[in-house]
Amino acid sequence: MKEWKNREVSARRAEILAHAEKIFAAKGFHKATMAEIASSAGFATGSLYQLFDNKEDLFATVILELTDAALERLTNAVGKQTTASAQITAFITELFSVTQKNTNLLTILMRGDVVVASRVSHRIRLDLIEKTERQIAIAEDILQRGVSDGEFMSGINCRITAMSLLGGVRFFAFYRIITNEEFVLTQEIIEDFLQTFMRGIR
Amino acid sequence: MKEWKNREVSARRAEILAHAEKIFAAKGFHKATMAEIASSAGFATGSLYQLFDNKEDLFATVILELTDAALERLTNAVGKQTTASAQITAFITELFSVTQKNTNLLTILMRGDVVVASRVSHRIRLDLIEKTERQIAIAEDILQRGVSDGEFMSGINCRITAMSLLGGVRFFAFYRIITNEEFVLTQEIIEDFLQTFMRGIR
Amino acid sequence: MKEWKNREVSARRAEILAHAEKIFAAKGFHKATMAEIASSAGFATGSLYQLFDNKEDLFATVILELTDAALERLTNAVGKQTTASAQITAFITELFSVTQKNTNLLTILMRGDVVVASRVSHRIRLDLIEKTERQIAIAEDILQRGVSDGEFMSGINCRITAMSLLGGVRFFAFYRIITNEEFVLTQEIIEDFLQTFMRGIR
Amino acid sequence: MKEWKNREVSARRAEILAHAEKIFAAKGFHKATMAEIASSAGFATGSLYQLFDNKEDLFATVILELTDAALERLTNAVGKQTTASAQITAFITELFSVTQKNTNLLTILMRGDVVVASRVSHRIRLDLIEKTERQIAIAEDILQRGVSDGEFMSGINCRITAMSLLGGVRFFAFYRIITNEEFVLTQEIIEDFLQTFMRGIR
DNA sequence: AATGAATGAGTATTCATTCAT
DNA sequence: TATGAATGAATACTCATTCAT
Repeated sequence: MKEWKNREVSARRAEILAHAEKIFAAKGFHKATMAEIASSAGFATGSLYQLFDNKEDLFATVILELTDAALERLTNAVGKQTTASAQITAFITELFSVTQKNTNLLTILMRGDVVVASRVSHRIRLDLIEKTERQIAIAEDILQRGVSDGEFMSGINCRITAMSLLGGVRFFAFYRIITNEEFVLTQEIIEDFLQTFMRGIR
Repeated sequence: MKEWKNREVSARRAEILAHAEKIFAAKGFHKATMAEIASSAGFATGSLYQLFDNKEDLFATVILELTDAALERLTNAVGKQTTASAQITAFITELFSVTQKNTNLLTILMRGDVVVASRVSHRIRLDLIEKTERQIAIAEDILQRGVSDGEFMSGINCRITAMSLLGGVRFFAFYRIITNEEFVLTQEIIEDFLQTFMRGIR
Repeated sequence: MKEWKNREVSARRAEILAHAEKIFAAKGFHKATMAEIASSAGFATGSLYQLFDNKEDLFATVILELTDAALERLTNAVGKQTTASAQITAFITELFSVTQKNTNLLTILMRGDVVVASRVSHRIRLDLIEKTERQIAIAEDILQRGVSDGEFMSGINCRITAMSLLGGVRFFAFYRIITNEEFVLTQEIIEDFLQTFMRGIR
Repeated sequence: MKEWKNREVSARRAEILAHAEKIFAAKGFHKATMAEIASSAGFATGSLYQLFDNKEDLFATVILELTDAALERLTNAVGKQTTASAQITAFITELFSVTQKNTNLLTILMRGDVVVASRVSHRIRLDLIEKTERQIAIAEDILQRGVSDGEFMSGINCRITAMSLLGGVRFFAFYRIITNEEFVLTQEIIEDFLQTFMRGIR
């Protein structure tokens, strides 16, 4: 019985988070109302407060769970490869894939209301920094190993390169969002992107 | 007299925009109040409405003027060079410089409230797209010319490379902001960044 | 079995009332929540509604039972004495004692939310009037008998004197509550109080 | 011009306080709404917040101003007399008068919401204690002087007697409120009250 | 009988905008 | 033109009460 109830709660939670994600993405933190999120998820306003402390907590939870999932997917994708080349390719490919599929998250993050403080958004900000650091670290580690193994040029600044890679991929996601998803990411683009990083332009 | 009045108005306008920039950057669009901006600039609340239609208009104007100035600086920097290599170096160097000096603008943009619609923010968005497109175009043109001149590798996808470059630089700015400007951009980092793009990693 | 059930119900009721008393005294009617009272008493929220119609009913019951007990103690104390002097002394002494021991009740009453109407609080109010009248009546009766017996000065207005006495004692209780119980009622104070009433000040 | 504006603000303030007093007395702190007070005073809701920080501040101000006025009247009444007897009579007479005319204040105080803390109500509470202390002090001083002058019996506990007096008078006010003002305070009652204190009952 | 999750009505407060002076 | 007082719409959050289990 308890198990059933827990499943219920868990489903309720997921339901609310899914609807909150859509509405926060569509309207931003401020214009999204608790009443709208609740009714969209099929609950009364008060019910949201049984699972989340307040609006900011709900907002933070949406972001945290999505960034967690993204980071996990990246880690898994990289883990399936062995050589540094294959890993960096897998990393970038998966990063492109993740950003493509997480339009809501990206929109939420780009809308902001996240960067600056206040009790809860401070938590979001720290999480974003941490998740970003971990993404950088994944790429940096691969590059470092690639250099050790002789796969990559010695002398490259692994951290700077890792950050450049991340920034590049994120920019395509940003560009896609601001152009209302008119920009479509093809396999070809990903390959060209990889090639640029691999061979350089000169 | 008219001239004098215009100069007066113009000074008032600039004054207000400067204070609005700081406050929007510090608090974000929603938490910044018209009353605070007005008093900070030494005016009465109502006076803001003589120069700007409403809060969103003021916000949009702040962004537009800053992005205009940034674009102009980029164009100038590139114009002073002749070879594609020198131009792309100048472009990236200046882009780093601009993002370093425009912490307010970056913070405003990252806070968001910009990405999505409503009468005025639509205008902001269109401007952002246009300015981004023009930045891409500048880099793309340089690259294209570099390929034609034989300075750059033939076969590279100039547009994708231009976007990657832009994304890379912007990421360093993003990273600097979220880490509360603890991350400092050195000349060395810029050089490593350039090197990565020039030589590739392999 | 019925008897057992009744005992059960009765115990439950007393338990809830005791916890409600504490919480109402500590937080006042409005800030005390049914959930808090329930959990404090070890029940589920819904269970309170099996014994009390609603929050106001619970509140009223707390007050009524406490004022009943106080009145009973007063009556008993007076009944043990025979002369008017001894009775009025016993009355005042017991009244001081009752107010000392019923800090919760006094706090509840002083916090108010009691004086004015609405279905249930009307009931509380009527009860307060009645209990006050009966306290006045007890003192008045003693005084009257004292006058008849020649123990007390003829010509005194027994009702007014009774009310003055009650007011005096209640003020000490009020004073003790508002000063956070820093004011301590000693035997000496009680004696001085009695003396003032007995001999007058002139 | 400034003077005129100030007069305006002052009038506005007084207007709001007068209406707030009535409504707080009629409904209590919690059931009185800011919207009701504002519209009753002929203003928009937001206007209340230009003169008062919040609802509690408005509430506290109502109480403070009324208790201030009451204390001033008491001081004045006593100041007009010279002998201790005349002063104590004036004090009690004025105290009865003040409580008669301040039904709203008394109702507000009796409803409570005042006794216990929270940022602002703490301020109210401290004020109530102070005002009570000062009322006690006025009576105590008179009694003390009366004893020194030989007008009053030596050996009386002046402070306890002062408190008894205050409690007595306040009780009549309390009684009047709870009986819906059916109880009318006549000159005769006041005289009987005074007599009891002067001569004692024995 | 007991539970406690779900409900949704009710309200203080903020702040962009207006307009009389 | 400049002012800043007045406006009033808009919304998060609480908690008494209900009722399916």
